Amino acid sequence: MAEELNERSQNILEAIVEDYIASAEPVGSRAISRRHGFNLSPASVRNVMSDLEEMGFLCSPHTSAGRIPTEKGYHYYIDSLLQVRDLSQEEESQLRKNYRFKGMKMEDIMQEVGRVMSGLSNYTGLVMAPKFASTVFRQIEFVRLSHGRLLVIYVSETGLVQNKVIEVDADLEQRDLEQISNYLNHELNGMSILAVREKIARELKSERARYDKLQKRALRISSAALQDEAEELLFVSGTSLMLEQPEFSTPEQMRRIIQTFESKKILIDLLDRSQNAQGVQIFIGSQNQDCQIEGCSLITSKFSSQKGAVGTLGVIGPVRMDYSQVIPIVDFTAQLVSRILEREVE
Amino acid sequence: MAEELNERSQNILEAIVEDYIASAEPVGSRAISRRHGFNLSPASVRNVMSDLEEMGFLCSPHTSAGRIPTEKGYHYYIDSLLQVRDLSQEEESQLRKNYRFKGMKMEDIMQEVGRVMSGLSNYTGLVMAPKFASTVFRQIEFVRLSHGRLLVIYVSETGLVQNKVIEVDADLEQRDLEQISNYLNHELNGMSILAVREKIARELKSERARYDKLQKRALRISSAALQDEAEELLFVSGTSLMLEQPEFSTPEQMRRIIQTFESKKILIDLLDRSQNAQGVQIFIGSQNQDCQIEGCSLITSKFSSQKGAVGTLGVIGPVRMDYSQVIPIVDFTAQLVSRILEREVE
DNA sequence: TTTAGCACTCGATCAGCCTGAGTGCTAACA
DNA sequence: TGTTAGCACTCAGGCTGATCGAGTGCTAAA
Repeated sequence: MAEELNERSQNILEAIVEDYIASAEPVGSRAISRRHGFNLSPASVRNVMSDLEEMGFLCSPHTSAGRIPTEKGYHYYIDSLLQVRDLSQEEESQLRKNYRFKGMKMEDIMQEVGRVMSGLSNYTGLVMAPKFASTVFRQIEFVRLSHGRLLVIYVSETGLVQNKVIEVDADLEQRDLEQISNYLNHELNGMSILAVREKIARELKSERARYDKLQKRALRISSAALQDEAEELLFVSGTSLMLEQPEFSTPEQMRRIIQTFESKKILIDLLDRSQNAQGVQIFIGSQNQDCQIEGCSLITSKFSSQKGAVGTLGVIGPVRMDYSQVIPIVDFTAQLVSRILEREVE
Repeated sequence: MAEELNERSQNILEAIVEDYIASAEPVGSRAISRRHGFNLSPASVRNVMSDLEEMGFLCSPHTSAGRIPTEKGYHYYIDSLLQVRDLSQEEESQLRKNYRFKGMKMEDIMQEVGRVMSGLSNYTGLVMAPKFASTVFRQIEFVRLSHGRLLVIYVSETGLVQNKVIEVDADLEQRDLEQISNYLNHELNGMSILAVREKIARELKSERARYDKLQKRALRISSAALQDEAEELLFVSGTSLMLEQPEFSTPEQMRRIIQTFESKKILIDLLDRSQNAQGVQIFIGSQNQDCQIEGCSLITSKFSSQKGAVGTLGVIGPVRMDYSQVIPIVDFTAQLVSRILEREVE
């Protein structure tokens, strides 16, 4: 990948990638010469293109068509040629204006963030909410639903709310439940869920649990309530925009895309992968091994609060995607959401 | 619509509708004569078909194709010819087996119900949860999120849980909030949301609110908390099954379908319409005025608890839908969900 | 009243042709 | 030595016409 290109080759590669992004049509030597000039005749451009094809940056779908970038070509373009402009003041404020988070709860915010990203980029927006297990305990409340059935309301430090129904053997009055929640809220406040789980397991075995009935009950219930469900919250916005892309215009491809988006599993796996790295990540085409999303590129960034809740958001579109437009959008949005998570705690 | 058909015509119409439902191809006289016999030659069948076309039950896409049912044809078929078999014991128990509702909260149940209906029918499942305003108050709890921001947890009599964030001017401690929720839970228990709203409005104007600080605060907050958001909860399952149908196999149609399903608005309107009638309702083709879902039929039924929460569920598919299969599924599922709502209160 | 027969219609399929866009190569040019 | 004009070549896409087959409508005979 350490190949060097001279300036002319770079210019032409850049022009081809950009033209192709704009038109989705193979780009010919003539068009380059005409539209971009470089003071080169089509024939000269052809020579350069031939070299670029030789080196694997371009390929042609058939003899008499123009050239299109290979994945290697996209990589080179993104790594070496693309300058990602920051959003201008104006753009930023316009982006900000799109959001109305006042009085929204976590889920709504995630949904809205996806919608706005999708709307601005004209591709499909993805937002994966922080996983339950990555959150920090703030508060737990119980509501008795019926004999032995409890509704658990868990609120994390960042304001993520999770409801869950659990079944308990004893029938508890609301007053018992209040006692229990008071106890838990006092004991567990500010701990990470992982630490909470450890603590519960430890204390359940301890001496004290034997005679302290309240504590024992509380531990039992909270153990059930805070069990991981591995439930992933993924919000997908603008699915239909994917179907507008000419590369997914055949019925089979449309079906494949919709099926993939519907099951969510594959998308979640993809987003999971980018939780480790910092900043904006770009997955181009076959880097996403999964053949289900062949021809797609993914631009993601994780967002997080100091306290540890970590989620991922991003945009998915065809490999022929307007990277220069999408990258700053994803970047900015991730920062914005992180800030929102912070402010929630205040 | 009060037209009478003799038995032979009925038989042939029925055969055509069923063959067309099975194959999605225009049905010819030859095929009818061969597959269904009736001891009639193709020529005789042709004569009958010609009459049926004259009367508007059939039409042919072009001269040398077979016939397909018109909407009028479907109506006649459903009203007069179709006998909806009840589910057999076995089928019912198999259907029941598909559901695992233990420990699921309302939203999950709705989602699951849609999934199972879709899976059994091979069409797209729709479930619209009971509207907030149609529920009966059981319990409200508050969680302080940050300065002036409260999380409201509302639980209806049927176990519908709704979270909402509200902003209040005063900064309230958790202890104040408990006082308030105790007060509200005591005062409002068992009332319909509509009645609750009236009561709040009335009492806010009353004498007592002037000097009872707690009450005033409670009323103010609950007023904000129980405001209608007109938020419709619609669950769509098996979108991609729609794309498998040959009638929606062109890119344009696929896009239209996906866009329609994505925005949800149109579907919600459709489901809303069937909330008034009892039992299973069938909307065929252009009965759904909306041209967005041209070529679709909808089979719905509302479900409800004694206490008043009302939702709607159904299946949407092409007009050429297997009505005899789908109708009992929708019927049974609606009853099942109604029973689940009842049991929730116990 | 039913049916066999026949002419007719029309979509679908396929081969053949043409066109235009684009390439690669070569030779001439600066 | 790098650039360019010219030319032969390739190939997808669009158009055309022939053929095929499924199905109809009509008529006349059973």
